[in-house]
Amino acid sequence: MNYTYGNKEKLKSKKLIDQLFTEGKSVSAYPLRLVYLGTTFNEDLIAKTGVSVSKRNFKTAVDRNRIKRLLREAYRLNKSIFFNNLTTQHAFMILYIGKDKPTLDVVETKMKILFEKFSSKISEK
RNA sequence: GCAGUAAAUCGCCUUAUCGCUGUUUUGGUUUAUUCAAAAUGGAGGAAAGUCCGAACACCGUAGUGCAACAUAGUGGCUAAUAACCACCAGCCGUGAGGUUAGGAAAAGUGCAACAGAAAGUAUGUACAGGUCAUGCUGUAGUGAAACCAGGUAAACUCUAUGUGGUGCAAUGUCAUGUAAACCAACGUUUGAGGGCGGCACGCUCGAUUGUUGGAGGGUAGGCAGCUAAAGUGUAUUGGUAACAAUGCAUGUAGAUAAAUGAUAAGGGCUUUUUUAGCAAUAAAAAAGUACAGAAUUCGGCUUAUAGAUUUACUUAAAUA
Repeated sequence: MNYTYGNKEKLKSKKLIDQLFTEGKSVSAYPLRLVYLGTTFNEDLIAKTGVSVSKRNFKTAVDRNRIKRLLREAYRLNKSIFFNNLTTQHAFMILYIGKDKPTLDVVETKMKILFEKFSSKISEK
């Protein structure tokens, strides 16, 4: 299975991010929130994903970096499960909206719940 | 020894699994590019605050005066500074040392607790003297000071010196687009209007123009800038020192919604408790292991910081 999370899979385009936040929909499983948008891009990928932590809740850069790394790690290890049924291209942004520093265990379980919610919402349509 | 002063240094380590990113090489596909493999590099003493000073870049006629701001003992050092070093002076400490907002009070203005009638365009009381008359004069009393001066410039002020502005989201370039494009209105050669972002003088552009509005396009994509740095380490020489010169060695992050990690196991270190022991110490358990993340680059300053180490020095009182 593929556990990589390379440069191409990261959401980097400022335009796309702006579009994501203005037009995208969201689901949440506290302390996580997922903003998603069906879109298309040139590369042969299912998803482009970014992570973000509010500066308001975590003042020092060290804490924010730590949480973002945990989010990326959880995404990297579990993404193959998430996208089994997904066929169209999507852009994702995972936000951490909690106020306490998490552990990897918590982040992983919450992220699984989060993507289950997401896929059920997608399949409703 | 305890206690204290100053300076300097370090600021977790190892292994395994799975990952991120720069560079180089090889291979495949190729205009570019992209993919795979291998090798190798990948956060700090403060990377932080952005408080000073520079490099570098652009704007600019950056010239004079005013304003504004900054600095303020003497000498030195430096690319430069308000930093740094040495010395003098004041103050604090028993001392090692620390600290200073250390130019000017007869240019002017302001300010001053308590006491006191009054601290200044003042004059009460008592006594004495004097006058045509009057706080006109003296003494007593309050106070550091009673009209004569003095203090205060982390009060205005004055003096001397210095300062053009904006900051790598600078700036250049490639791609896209293409445009000094188009439409309308207004203005003007005894010159409309604009630029020099504090003000004035002054300078300067000015019909292939200026302003306003419309419509339309663009709006942080790539590359360069970007990391060889007034670099780092070390030795010698000169200097009280900051620092300088010379020799030798070394080549050390470049991300951009922003890499430098995640998890597990083990080991250090510190503290506490328990057990054994006269003690040094040993064993076990638990807890802790800080502050904090490069963003153009340097030199300082300031602030945060668990814990550890080294060197030099001090000792009034109290204990041994």
